Amino acid sequence: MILTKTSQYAVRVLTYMIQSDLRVFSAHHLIKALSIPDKYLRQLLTTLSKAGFIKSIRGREGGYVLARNPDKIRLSDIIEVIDGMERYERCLLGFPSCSDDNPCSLHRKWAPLREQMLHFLRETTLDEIRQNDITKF
Amino acid sequence: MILTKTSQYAVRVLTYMIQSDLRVFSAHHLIKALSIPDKYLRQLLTTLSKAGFIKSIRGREGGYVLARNPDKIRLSDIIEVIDGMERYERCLLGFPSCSDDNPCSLHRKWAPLREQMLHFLRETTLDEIRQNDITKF
DNA sequence: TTAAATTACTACGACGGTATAGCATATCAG
DNA sequence: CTGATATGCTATACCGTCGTAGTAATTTAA
Ligand code: FES
Ligand code: FES
Repeated sequence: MILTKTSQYAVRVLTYMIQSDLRVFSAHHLIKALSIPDKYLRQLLTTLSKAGFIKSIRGREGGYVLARNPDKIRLSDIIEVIDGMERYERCLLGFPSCSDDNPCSLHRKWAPLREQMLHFLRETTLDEIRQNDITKF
Repeated sequence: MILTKTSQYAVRVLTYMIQSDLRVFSAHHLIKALSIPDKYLRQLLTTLSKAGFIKSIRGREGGYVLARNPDKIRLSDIIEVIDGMERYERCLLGFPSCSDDNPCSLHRKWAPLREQMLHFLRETTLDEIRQNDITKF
């Protein structure tokens, strides 16, 4: 898997919230809507809340609301919080350094491709995703 | 990490063998040359041997020799044996199916990029790597 | 006021990738 | 032959990701 399951869940939750007309989402609602394991998603929601992507409202009639402007949230922002982006930036063969000056045998062909991938992760925003009008969550 | 450590080790071992003038490599030699954990590399060499990339010669003066024509070994062949390629072919968000007809919200932007990445893994051969003349292992 | 609805915290278990250790097996130089 | 030099096999431990479970804390509708 390119992304960990947790990152996949995180992206799915946020894209779901962003494209819905609702404002407040309970954990229960999200679990049902997205078919993500109950307790696992609850933990993740707390993480996303602490990271500032969503805001939690405790108590009866509580839930979660989006906290940041959707066009400001990039895929890489989400991944950074969950897994860290570092793993996607390193040498493909695992060497400690990676640069044009000290390349491994795959660097020449791989580095440009990796740049495209990183560009995709860093420049794709949730707002852009919403415009796809896709309802698969 | 895009590749697992085991796959990284496998590629490094084979690229090392292919660019050297030696014919037979003992596990001991490879462990020293590549700084890969002793027992772990030994296991991996057995795996690579069973998979047909190298041939093992047991007993005194034994070791491993390349078994297949270098220009026939692709990165994806190696990865397939170690981890399986499936993880690189699936939906980025983890949905069971992935196609233009049933896309997730990231499919449109991601799919073409993934194709490039798969093309890189499937079309890059060890022989091509050797021509880079890079001695970082 | 109280009970229901809701999020927060923490500990535990399952699983796969990574790494280590010991013993068994094979071959050949001498 | 025999000892030294190799590879082969299997069990175990560690760690991070994934998933489950129970309990505490918070808020508000009724
Ligand atoms: S040095 Fe290996 S990918 Fe850059
Ligand atoms: S459906 Fe998700 S990447 Fe193709």
